[in-house]
Amino acid sequence: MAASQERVGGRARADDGHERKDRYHHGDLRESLIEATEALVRSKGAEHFSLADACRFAGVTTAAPYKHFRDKQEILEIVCQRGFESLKAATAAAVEKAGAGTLEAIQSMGRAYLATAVTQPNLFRLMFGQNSDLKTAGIVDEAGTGCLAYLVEQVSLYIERQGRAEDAQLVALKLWTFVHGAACLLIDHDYDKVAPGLDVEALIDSGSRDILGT
Amino acid sequence: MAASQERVGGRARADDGHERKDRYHHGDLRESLIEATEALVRSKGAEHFSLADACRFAGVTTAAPYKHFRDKQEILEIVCQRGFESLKAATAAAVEKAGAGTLEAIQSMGRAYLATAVTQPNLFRLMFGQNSDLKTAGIVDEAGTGCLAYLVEQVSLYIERQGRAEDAQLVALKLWTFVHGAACLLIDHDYDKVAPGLDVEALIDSGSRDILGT
DNA sequence: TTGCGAAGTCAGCGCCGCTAACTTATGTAA
DNA sequence: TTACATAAGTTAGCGGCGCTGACTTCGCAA
Repeated sequence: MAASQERVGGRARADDGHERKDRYHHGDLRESLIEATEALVRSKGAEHFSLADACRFAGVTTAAPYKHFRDKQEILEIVCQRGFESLKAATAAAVEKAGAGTLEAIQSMGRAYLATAVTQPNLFRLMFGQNSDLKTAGIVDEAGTGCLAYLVEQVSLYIERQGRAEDAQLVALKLWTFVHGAACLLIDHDYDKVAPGLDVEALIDSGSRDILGT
Repeated sequence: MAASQERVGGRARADDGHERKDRYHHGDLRESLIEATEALVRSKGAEHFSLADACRFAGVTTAAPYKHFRDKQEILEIVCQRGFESLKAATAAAVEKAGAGTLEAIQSMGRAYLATAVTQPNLFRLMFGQNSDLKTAGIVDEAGTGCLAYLVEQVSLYIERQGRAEDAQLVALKLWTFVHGAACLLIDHDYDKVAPGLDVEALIDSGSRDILGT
């Protein structure tokens, strides 16, 4: 075994992050491929992702993935699922910190939503839209529903506490719609076409106030 | 020449819409391929579109497109460009009918925007997001900018005529953001996860009123 | 120790994007 | 009218990809 290489979690891994091929069995190829897929999707976008690339990254032949996954689609589904879980975790953390039902919690959630879109636009595109086959998959639908329902619930909670006459869920959906639209137009650079240098944060704050009626 | 076939625009065309291969030269392969691409993208989505399919549809070999287009990407760019031009034409028609600067014009534009998304979701996804390479192309950027700038201008026009203190462009951008978000969440079936059976029209009307302050 | 099953490899199929070299048809100029 | 230049097709083929079936290696449990 070369000195430039270490064992991590039972598998051989070289310093550059690529897997080494000195043992016949990999150790945890399934997880390695998922991680490689996520990394490649984030950096190149799902439309430029090839399973063969992930295999090269993991140091196995292109036939190996099929011992762990049905097809290419299944790996993308798992990455998508984790994206929703991660988004839910991020928003839940924001809510916990600010206190459920507070305005600060709602604003933090919005920022977390936008941050996900901005820092990982390719993952965000995978989760929302793009490939409609993905969203019909069971695990993706479940994780997505869990995540989005949480968002809407939390916003509804705040609005109910304000004791407004309006339907709380409707307001929550409008807020989500607005923030989502801003996230899409921002990462797709559509604002640049019409209003270069636009302060999107300010736009969102203003729109949110309109919808919340504050 | 078989009786079941007619010549349209100088090219041989069979009754089923597929091109016939009885003459060496096609007539207008360039246009045929663009139309085939648009039809296939609309029906199957850009991620399932193959140039080879378009070739089969047009009745030529897979090498033929390269006499007319740089690569597969260029055809998609043209389809995308036409999508923006079509959207602009639809909104312009709506404005013309209702009268520029009126509330009715703004509402019609919103409906036209949404109708494009709902009736041609795959084309809408091609135009907004998905493949970031497309939008950097010159012709797409130009058509997109022209279309979106028109939208924002028209909304701004209405708001200015209302004589409101608020920045007209900001309000226009908020309105666009909201309608765009609704269009995305609707065609990607994300509303279904959280609020099945939601009346999206009502949601948009309500949100628009919030933003316009009416 | 052995043998079975999980997890790899290898070889290969069909589809795709794209190219080089060749062929056919068409419009133009002598 | 004919000769030719060239636009617009075809054929053959390369490399990459997703995926499969048959084979091999290895770890674990009896």
